[in-house]
Amino acid sequence: MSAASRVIDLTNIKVACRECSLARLCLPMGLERADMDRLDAIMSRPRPLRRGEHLFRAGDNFRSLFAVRSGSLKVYTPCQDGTEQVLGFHLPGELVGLDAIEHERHVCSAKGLETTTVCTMPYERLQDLVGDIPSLHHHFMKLISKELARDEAMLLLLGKGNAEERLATFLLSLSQRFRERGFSESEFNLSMSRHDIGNYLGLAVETVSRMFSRLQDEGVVTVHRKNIQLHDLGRLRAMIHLPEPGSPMRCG
Amino acid sequence: MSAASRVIDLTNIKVACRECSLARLCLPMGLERADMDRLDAIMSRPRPLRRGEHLFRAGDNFRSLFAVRSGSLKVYTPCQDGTEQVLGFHLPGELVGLDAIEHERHVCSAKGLETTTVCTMPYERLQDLVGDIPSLHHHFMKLISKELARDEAMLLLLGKGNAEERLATFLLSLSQRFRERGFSESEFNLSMSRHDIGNYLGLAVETVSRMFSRLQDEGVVTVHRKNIQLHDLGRLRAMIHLPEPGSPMRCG
DNA sequence: GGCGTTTCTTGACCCAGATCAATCTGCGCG
DNA sequence: CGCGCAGATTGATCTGGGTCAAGAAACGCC
Repeated sequence: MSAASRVIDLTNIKVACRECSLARLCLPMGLERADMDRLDAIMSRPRPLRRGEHLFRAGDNFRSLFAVRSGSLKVYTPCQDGTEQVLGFHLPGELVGLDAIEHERHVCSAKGLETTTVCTMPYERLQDLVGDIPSLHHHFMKLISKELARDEAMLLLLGKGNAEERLATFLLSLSQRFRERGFSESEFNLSMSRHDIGNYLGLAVETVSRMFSRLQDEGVVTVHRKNIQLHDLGRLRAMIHLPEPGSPMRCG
Repeated sequence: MSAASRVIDLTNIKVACRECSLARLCLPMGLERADMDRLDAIMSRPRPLRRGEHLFRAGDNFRSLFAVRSGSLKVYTPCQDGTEQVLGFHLPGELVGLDAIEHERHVCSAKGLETTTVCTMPYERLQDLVGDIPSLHHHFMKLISKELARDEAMLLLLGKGNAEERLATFLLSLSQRFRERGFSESEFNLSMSRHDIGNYLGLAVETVSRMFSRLQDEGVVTVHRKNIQLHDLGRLRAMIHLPEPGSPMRCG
């Protein structure tokens, strides 16, 4: 019950940015009160997405960026043969849709992994605001840059990491992101299926399962279905032989 | 001799953006003459990088973004054990350094694969300009978004593609980028080593070599060291079973 | 609360591509 | 012009993780 339900509790926060517990991670980070209200004014907060419901699909016109407010999203590229490639999972406070700016059309799809709420920011109006508020501009650039660095760390992981390193890195990334959001770094619930995890990490479902079992046999984690307990973050980190303990997925 | 030397010829272009043959691909794309001159005014154009020389290294302070003017760059993450993970190759007109904005520090290294010239744009001053010139802002966002989409396409390739698909996609990406720059799409020189290609594509050098040989046996390409001739782009495209013929690396 | 469906786990086997090893090629340089 | 060497190719062998197949555990959902 832990993480998933605790995350869902965030649905009950006041909607305004300045009341939002995520403001320090999200786009309004570091804004003056007045500027935060201006940002707030262009945002809309549509009804929650149900599990499996799409926020947008590849090919949709691009109108808005989204920030996850509660719950979690899966972003993926649908392939013609009905399969998909999972590109990432997004937790509260994270921005989604940046890759659509180029073609003014979404190049991937995003769906809720559980009941999920988002803040919708019309891109045109956001751009006006960004042009007007230097600190917003600066912070917006940082968030995009972070996204780039995250993808690059992922390229490193897929290019060099073996199955164990991939799963360990994945768990540590979630752990850190939950911690940043005020949740336990050592126990949480996975909102995504084993299939999604494997897809994301370039592994077969069976391999994900086997790696979970192995980590459990070694006493590093306890896994029961969606529930994960990390007993030894240090040992988990030691499994990874890739650079940079720094950013989210930046290994180490 | 073809692509490499022809690319180097670009060194002789007039330095100002408005005289630059790459302007239509690069940051000044679509700017009014006057705005282009303003952008021009903040740029500096340092002496050419020699082959193997670094533009920046992971850990360096972030001051400027760079646009490749001629030649080519390899961007990579250095690993503690002396190995590296190649994250991309950059051709003239492409922006480098965007992933450093977040931490105000470069997270990867960039070195010249051949004699290479760049335009240097101090980030602070660029930000001022971007805030002032909406069309520059818009275009800058598009370039960043494109970079994100490129990384995502790469995640797809590494997550789902086999060795043949990876190499075919790589060749087609280069082909398209050379074409966009006014060079032959069917014959060019690779400025990077087999080792770099393998590293980038998550393959062993030997596998890259074998795939080149196989493609050659099948009559799809002729490979002689750095020189590549693509005899049948259609057949090369048909080898790829991943989504989206759209953007650079977006397969298909 | 039983039943069908989906998700996960585990075992057995196999293969694409890694690794190891040997040779070849072309280039830089004295 | 020949020597040395890094990079590239090719062959032989090995293996991590994919694939296939069979249960087991949860989760709706009547």
